[in-house]
Amino acid sequence: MKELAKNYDPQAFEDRIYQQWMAKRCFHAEADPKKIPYTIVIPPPNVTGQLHMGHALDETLQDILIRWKRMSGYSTLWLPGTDHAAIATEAKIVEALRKEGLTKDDLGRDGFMKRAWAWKEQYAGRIDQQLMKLGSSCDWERERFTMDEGCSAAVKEVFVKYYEKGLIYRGERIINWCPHCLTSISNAEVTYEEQEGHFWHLRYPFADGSGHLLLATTRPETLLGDTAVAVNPKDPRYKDAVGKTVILPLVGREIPVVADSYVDMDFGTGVVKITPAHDPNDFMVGQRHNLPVLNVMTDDAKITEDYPKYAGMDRYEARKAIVADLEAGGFLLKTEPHVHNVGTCYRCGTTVEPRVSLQWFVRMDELAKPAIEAVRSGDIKFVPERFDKLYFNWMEDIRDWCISRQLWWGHRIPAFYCDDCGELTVTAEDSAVCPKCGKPMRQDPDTLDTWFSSALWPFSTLGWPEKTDDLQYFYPTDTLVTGYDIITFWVSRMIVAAMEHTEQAPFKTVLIHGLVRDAQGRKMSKSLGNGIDPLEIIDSYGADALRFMLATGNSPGNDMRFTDDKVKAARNFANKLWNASRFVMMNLPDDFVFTGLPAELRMEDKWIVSRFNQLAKDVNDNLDRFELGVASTKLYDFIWDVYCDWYIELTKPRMRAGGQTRADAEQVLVWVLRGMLKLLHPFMPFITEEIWQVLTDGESMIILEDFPVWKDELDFTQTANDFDKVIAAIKAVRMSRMELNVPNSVRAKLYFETLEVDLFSAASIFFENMVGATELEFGQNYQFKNALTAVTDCARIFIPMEQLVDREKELARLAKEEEKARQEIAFTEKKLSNEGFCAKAPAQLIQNEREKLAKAKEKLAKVLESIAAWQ
RNA sequence: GGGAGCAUAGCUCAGCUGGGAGAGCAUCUGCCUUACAAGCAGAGGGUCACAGGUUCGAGCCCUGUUGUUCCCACCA
Repeated sequence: MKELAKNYDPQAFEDRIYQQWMAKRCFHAEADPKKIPYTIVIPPPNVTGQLHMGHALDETLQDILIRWKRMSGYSTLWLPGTDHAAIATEAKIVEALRKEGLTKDDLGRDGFMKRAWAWKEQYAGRIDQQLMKLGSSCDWERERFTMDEGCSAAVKEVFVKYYEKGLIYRGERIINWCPHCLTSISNAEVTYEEQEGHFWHLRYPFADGSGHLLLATTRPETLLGDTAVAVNPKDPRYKDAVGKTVILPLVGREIPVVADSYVDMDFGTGVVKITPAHDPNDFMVGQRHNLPVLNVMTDDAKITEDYPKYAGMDRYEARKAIVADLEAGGFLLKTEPHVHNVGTCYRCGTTVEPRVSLQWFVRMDELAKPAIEAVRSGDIKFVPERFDKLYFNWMEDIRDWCISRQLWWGHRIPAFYCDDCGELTVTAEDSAVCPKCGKPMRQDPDTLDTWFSSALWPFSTLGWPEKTDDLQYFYPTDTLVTGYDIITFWVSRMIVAAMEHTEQAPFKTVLIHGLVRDAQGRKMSKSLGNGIDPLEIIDSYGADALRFMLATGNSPGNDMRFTDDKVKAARNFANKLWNASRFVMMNLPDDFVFTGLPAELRMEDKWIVSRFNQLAKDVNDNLDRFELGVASTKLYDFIWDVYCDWYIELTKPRMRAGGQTRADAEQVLVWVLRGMLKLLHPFMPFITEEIWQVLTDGESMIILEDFPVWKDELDFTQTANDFDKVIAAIKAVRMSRMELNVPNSVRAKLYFETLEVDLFSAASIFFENMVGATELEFGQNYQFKNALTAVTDCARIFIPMEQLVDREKELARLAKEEEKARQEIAFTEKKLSNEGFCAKAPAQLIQNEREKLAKAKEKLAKVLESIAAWQ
């Protein structure tokens, strides 16, 4: 048999193991009619940058589920993500071009796209490498899609369908415009942050000279585009003003005073200037009153040529200039500081400029209804459940979705205009000819919001709208793993699209995880520079350690902090498993053949087998409920405490003894080890694969093994519980010796007072090897002076070692034990004497309490006897 | 303004449908016991934020309070 290397070194085998999986096409998904499909959808790694911790978490969680399902006999497939960072991608490409002294226009649209693809390719390789290092079981070869032809067809199909049903419209709306990215962005892409600003109190004189209106604004530069002043129709102060006109300061334009209920009478002076082109609320007021819309800014937020005095100034310069002019003209009454929320672009942080422009929208209210119903009816479940509230909040208050982006990198909108006759055609055909006049048409220059195509992911990647075999077999998918920050962006839109185009929910479960934060609890971000590269962690601790850390010690939906210590703990665990496996293997004879559990199991064998059986059941149950963290903790505890600290130690005397008992121990050691490796494989794929292959002499791969499940014939609960008494006794003896500082080298005879003579005599070998017993004797009413006493609830054990025992210490220790026992009795008696408890608690519980009380009383009696013996 | 989460050992967090509070790290005490010092055997350490309520019984359920984080909306 081969041997494991002396030291656990993940670098030594992780790459090799991954190559083996790839070579054997272990990740290859097949539509197999004999199997149940299990499909998982995960959010995309951002192809433009590097994999960050959030992606690592996505990958790890989904990969655990996939490996578990695959080993459990499912045909599994995952649908990897698209490049969802279209705006950022374009910005980076433009930046790269700028360094070469080029602009988008120099390359032209085709040249730009070509360039972008080349640029992306170089990063795609890196992402592959990163995912590979993580052990991701994605079948990249089969699943690599980003913006290829197949998905483009789906996008066009959907756009045209929506359009024909009247669900897509083109219209002038106020949208969020990012002057830096030079594109519109959707509501969801705007983040609000508090900024300190000012309130400028202005005076707008009436045109007829009968005084003036006072109002306040935070954005004086938009005054250029004012087309009205509004008051509340119920406001008595301004009853007479409505219908009059005021003169717009600096501009001199005469604008009307209108009455609109939008105005809050109690806020400020109750007068609002209306700038339909630069404020969403003003825009709505403007529509109600048929006010003209005057755009005063260019794409990059500079004042237009229409206002020569300020033309070319950016919005902040213009603000200064206009305030100065207002003051000079006597229109400025006062300035006061004011903190207000300002919308910023979530990609670049630039303050967005509300702006009127012609954009494409999806009408969401009707589309949202089936999507809401899909979650309400339980067809789709969020884990944890509470996130359905976030979903409902968003969906029930849904607004029309602005889907056009002024970018080149993306799916082009399949709308064509005829310059000749003005006809608009929406069609999936590429070179459309005007249906009216037969002239060639010009395609809309805009592209689609990246989430528009991402929304189709669960089925477009399977070949939809073609009725492919894959679609038939793998759709609808089972599980989506993603962070809660992406529910509104992506999850909701996937559900909407699926309900509309496939008439069924795209997945059954949405497993929501939290964000990975840094050690101080801050969000990892580029600007803070506190992001941690998963690859660096993998290089120092191994992918298994990182994966295990990400899966352990947190629960669905909750944020987690990333600390080195946690990874170290996971690495130590891997090391422990490595060494335990090494120990088992180095003790196996050269001609060892694994034959399975021996026919005759000793009690400690039954104990470990039974405990393992329970573990297999628990892990499956937990994974079924998406409690990955709980499952991994149980594996950790079993492997470390039960297998390594107890069972291996228990087998050492048998290994020394040789013969049949040794041969049996070898089989059980290996049987449990194999089972543990399989259970752990989804969490720590590399180390389990490496150990497995050495253990089986490279004859099989663990990734192809069956996942352990509960088996009735392995259930020895009774024997296992009995053996726990032995463990308790060993611990009690250890504790006594420990507290009195008896050196390990001092050995002594143990005298047992117990009803479980058979049990303990069968276990004598363990007392001899683990707590320095020379031999065991059983009897009643021992009268030792100066002996250590270890007491459990079913045995009193004397350890006579007069010369070593400190009477005071031992008495103090016994007093502590007495106190404990008395507390236990008091507590239990109180409970049992409670009439309500006895009347209403479940019978089993009452029975348990009675047994507990009896045991505690027994123990107290034994402790008291021991104390008496010292008097 | 609307909604949600969190508050448990010194630190980071588990604790499933209510039945005597757990882990890792840190601290302290012994151990190189031939797989592992990245280890072994032990110990100490908690009014489960606060105040009420429901219940025989509450870390868990209900109400309120405080602190904190986040999401959504946004008043010029």
